[in-house]
Amino acid sequence: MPGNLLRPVVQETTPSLIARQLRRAIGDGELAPGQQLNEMELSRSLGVSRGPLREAMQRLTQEGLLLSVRNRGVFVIEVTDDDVRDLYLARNAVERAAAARVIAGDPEAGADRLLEKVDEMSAAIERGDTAALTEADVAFHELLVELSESPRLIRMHDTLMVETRMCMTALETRYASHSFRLDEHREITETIRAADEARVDLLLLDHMRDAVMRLTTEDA
Amino acid sequence: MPGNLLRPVVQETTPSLIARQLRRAIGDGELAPGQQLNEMELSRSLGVSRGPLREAMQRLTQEGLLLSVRNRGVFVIEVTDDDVRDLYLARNAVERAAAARVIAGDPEAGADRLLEKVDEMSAAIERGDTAALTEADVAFHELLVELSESPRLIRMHDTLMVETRMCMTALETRYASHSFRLDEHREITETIRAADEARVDLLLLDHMRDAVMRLTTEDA
DNA sequence: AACCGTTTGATTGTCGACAATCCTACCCCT
DNA sequence: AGGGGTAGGATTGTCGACAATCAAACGGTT
Repeated sequence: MPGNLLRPVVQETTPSLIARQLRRAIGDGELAPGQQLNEMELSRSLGVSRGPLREAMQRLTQEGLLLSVRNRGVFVIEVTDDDVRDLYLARNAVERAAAARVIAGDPEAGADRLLEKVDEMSAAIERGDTAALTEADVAFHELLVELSESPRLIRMHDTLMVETRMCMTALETRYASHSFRLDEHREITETIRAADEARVDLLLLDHMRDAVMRLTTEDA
Repeated sequence: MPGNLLRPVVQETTPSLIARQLRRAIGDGELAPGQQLNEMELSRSLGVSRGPLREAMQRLTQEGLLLSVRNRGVFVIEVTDDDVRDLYLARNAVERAAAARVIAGDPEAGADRLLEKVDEMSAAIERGDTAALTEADVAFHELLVELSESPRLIRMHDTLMVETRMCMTALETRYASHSFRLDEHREITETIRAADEARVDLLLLDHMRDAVMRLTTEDA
């Protein structure tokens, strides 16, 4: 037997692939909030039948990304200010728990990897590449949760991040000026390295509060 | 206009209804862990075609309750000890955040309503009705998260609770002796009333740790 | 007897078509 | 002109059938 390095063949199902495509399209704003998803049209452009497409859409409906209205179709959700606040409340719950896990595990190794993402952000800022900056920002938080090695936290967080990305894309102009957030990310990373859980909680809360302020018109 | 009490007519989609049925069946153990879901057979007994059923199953797959293997079918997940630990880790993340929201809102009113559930548990114990006790236990935690009024926390928690219920059902014998948990619930409630967030965090963590100990064979 | 290749049965994956429903635009009536 | 009703078009909801794939049983060979 040639080593156990070869992973089991996990043939992904078609609805899974379609769902991922749709998630990306929603996150990138190709499918605008409120827009209806025409099944026939979408299925043609994806090269599949309506069956698998509908199954994929059901997944996104379950995630809360699509809104299904009987006999009318499915629509991309529109995020209100309340939604943004709730979104970041949920993200905070997940990321806080993830950070605690990292601290309980190997905070040094975790901090090193997080620092890579911070460097990416820094490089993006120097290039003036706001798209790359947003990507690195998202990547930082995704990595933080991945480091927790908790399947459920990761799954919940993935869902929330698609919504986050959607908001960032929709309000890119207002969100562009977040160069100073670099310091926040770096401080979070170093506080994780120092295994100071209580302080990480505070920093994450502030971090999220800032984002909400930037993404909402009125503040509550 | 005869008052705005009449809620908008929200006709639920068929896959939604089927998904709920399946969730209940999984939570109650009617569909055993590891069991394959035969599409033709299930669709017949549900009185629908395979299409809507497949759409419903995709939802549960997204929730992590079903495991889909291409060209082989979908199976009810089997929860390992690691899964139980991860499940309660995720639940703790959500319920902790929910408790914080309740404290930030109206802790008095919240505690009153939670106390009702504690009383239900107490009554169930006196009757020796373990099934009702489990139900009240679950209802307590569901109410706690509902009181947060956070759609996303509620949605994530619902998913986690189906898994929890599944575990409780599968290991009912081992889980039956949780009469002493009554005090834990009551203490959590009163600490919420006192708005002592830090202490609620600790109590919830202990509460979850106890449950994990009871639901797993080996401890890590 | 053990092993490999083949066949068979069953199940899933996909598709196209029909029925039900809804929105829009038009027409008629007041 | 405004309002209500109706016909038309389009989209979704549902179903049945065919193709693709897999697991297990069978048979042949060494």
